[in-house]
Amino acid sequence: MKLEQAKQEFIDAWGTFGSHWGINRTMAQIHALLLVSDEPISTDEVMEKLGVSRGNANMNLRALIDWNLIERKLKKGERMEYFSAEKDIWKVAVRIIRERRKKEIDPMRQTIKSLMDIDDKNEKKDEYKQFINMLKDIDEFANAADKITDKLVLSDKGWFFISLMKMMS
Amino acid sequence: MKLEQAKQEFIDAWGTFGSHWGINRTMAQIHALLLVSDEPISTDEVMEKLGVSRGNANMNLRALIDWNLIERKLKKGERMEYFSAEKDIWKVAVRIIRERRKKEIDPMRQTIKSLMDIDDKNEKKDEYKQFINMLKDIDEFANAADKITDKLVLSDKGWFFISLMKMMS
DNA sequence: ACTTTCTTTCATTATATTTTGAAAATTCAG
DNA sequence: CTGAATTTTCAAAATATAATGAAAGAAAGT
Repeated sequence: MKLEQAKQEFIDAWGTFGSHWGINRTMAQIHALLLVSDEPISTDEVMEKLGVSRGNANMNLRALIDWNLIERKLKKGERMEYFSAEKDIWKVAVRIIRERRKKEIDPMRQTIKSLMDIDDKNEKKDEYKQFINMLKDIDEFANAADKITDKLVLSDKGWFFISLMKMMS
Repeated sequence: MKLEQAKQEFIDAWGTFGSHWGINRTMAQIHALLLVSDEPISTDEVMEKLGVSRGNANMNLRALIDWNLIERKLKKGERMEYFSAEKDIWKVAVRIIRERRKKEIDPMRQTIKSLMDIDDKNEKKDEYKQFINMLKDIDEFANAADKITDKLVLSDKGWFFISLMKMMS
């Protein structure tokens, strides 16, 4: 396989994975394109290389900036905006995990918490206990997931792998 | 809040979370309904309580069985099938994580691996090296994720939490 | 202030996913 | 084997999500 071909396949594959991660196909493809590009890239180049519309390119570039996965780069003497991706995969992963936690774990914990406020003296004890215990277990698990991602988000790569080793031993 | 109301909200909330986890709304709602039900439930009851069609109920019950989150229960003397959910939240989480790994991590690792087979002597060394290094980093991270979920899947709850504490210390 | 260049917005269109429901298949009893 | 009960399938309809592109908005030079 040739390098350029491999890069193209990487872009396609990253797009497909993205959709399994709550990231839409185009957003993930733009991200991949920037990951494999040495030089910063303009909106027009994104449109051309991926065959998407200006609106689509713009919206997803903006979303990638919100996720802190890419940043604007200005070239002196030019008005057009260019974009480049964070290349450190550890940082990339951490940032994706952080965004996913926002969407997946945080709202769940909040809802579970509010549901535990049951004030119903007439209910049968067993049914009540069982339900509350389930909510507690869910919260306990979510809490553990939170702690792990916190550790991940706050630590640097080397540190995390050491911790992982410790855990595995 | 009354218990029944809380259960209903739990079902709705679980449905919403599900969609952030690659589980469709109805599948997650059926799962939640079974989680909060003491007695096994039939397809007809699912249809009635959630207001969904027979086809939908059937397909998602089947999917939940595939995920090993619910199981068929036969009542003696009856032909109709009933279903009940695994109630241990630890097991539930482990099974969901296992399925998600199948969809999210495994295919990625396979693709990344195949892309590393670049055979192109004419390419500039730097560009080539940079791309291969990125693929390696992705694979390294995916490998760590794999190891963690393996540990999770194979361990029991108490064990995992002890390991977690060790890691956090 | 005018013009050009580039960016952003958003109503419309297109695509992808989920749901429906009736028909087909299966299962079991007599 | 026949018929009733139940489950499964799947083409068509409904819904949800993403993409388009033209128009509006901003920014910068003249």
